Amino acid sequence: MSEERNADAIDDVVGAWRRERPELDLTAIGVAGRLGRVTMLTTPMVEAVFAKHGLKQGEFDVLAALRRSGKPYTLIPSELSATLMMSRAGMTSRIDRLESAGLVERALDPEDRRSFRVTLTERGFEVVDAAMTEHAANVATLLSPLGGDLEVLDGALRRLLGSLE
Amino acid sequence: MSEERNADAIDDVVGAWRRERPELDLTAIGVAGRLGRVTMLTTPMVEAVFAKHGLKQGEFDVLAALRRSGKPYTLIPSELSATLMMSRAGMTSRIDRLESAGLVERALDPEDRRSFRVTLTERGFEVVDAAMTEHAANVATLLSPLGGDLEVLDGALRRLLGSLE
DNA sequence: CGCTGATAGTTCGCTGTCAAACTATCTTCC
DNA sequence: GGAAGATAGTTTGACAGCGAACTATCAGCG
Repeated sequence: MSEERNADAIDDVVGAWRRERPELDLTAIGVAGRLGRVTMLTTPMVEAVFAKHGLKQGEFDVLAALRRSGKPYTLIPSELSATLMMSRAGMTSRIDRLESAGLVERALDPEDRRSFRVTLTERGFEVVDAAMTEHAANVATLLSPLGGDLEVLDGALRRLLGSLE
Repeated sequence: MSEERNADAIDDVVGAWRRERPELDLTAIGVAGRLGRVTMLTTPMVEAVFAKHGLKQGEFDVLAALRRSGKPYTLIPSELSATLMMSRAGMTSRIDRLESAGLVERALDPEDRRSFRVTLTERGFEVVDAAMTEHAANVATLLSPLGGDLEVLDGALRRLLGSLE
């Protein structure tokens, strides 16, 4: 009776592979599949919260990086593209969009004329703070079914991350 | 001395938020951040294996779905787009690419003239089997630092997935 | 039968991202 | 101090994916 173990979509995939390729070790494939599927299923729910504040995930990421960097909420584009792990070309267009939305400002960098200082506007500050408040609550709700497993999951991911970076 | 707990990139992010927004509960944010970061870091390593076989991730996904469906390795496009959770428009172009690469074939569906039967060619079969063999080994290596935590991680993800789907 | 609505697939227009090429500026080192 | 290479940002061209609109076909119900 206890120890219910309901089959999920990944069990089907792994089961099919086991039938077709019984010689393969599929343990890790199953874990990776669940990891990817969790990401795929949660992504639209997370994005829905950002959308309520007029933001896309990528735009929130930029505002959030500026916000948590603390006063004066300023970073240069290449710092942003490095911390968000994306190309500088992509960052150019993200900043363009955020600037025309009035959420960040570009100012000349007095110490390096190749560069700019990207700063949150007052409205950008308010938007990202409101979005972050709701985002944190939303993610907590999404992960709440884990209960005490939350720390277990975090510990395992931490170890995995340590081996990757 | 034991219980080393090295700070990772997510600790920096969460720490910065804690400094700026101490009233927020960031536990879940940290877990979600690690989850996303693991995905982001492993993606290029996984794709590198597919690239060795001339495939992109999305193309492998299609071939793999056909392969594990068993003989005669045939599915229709809307089954494929449903199981891979993507739009039918995107599936059209994926199949186009795979067809001109000679890895799948489109055939008329005798029972439904709106549809097609997408089937692995012999070469598609060989390519996806070789890619899958290497992919499984690669993922096992990527996750090997987890050791016994692999089952722990899988259990937590399984519970989370159960609450999402 | 023959509408009506649902379904299968494609095409079209748009968006976000990347890599590569380019300009401008800085840094290093002779 | 000046050439050579590194770095910051943008522009350009390409590409994969999406949603919406469209065509063709099926299914169900009168």
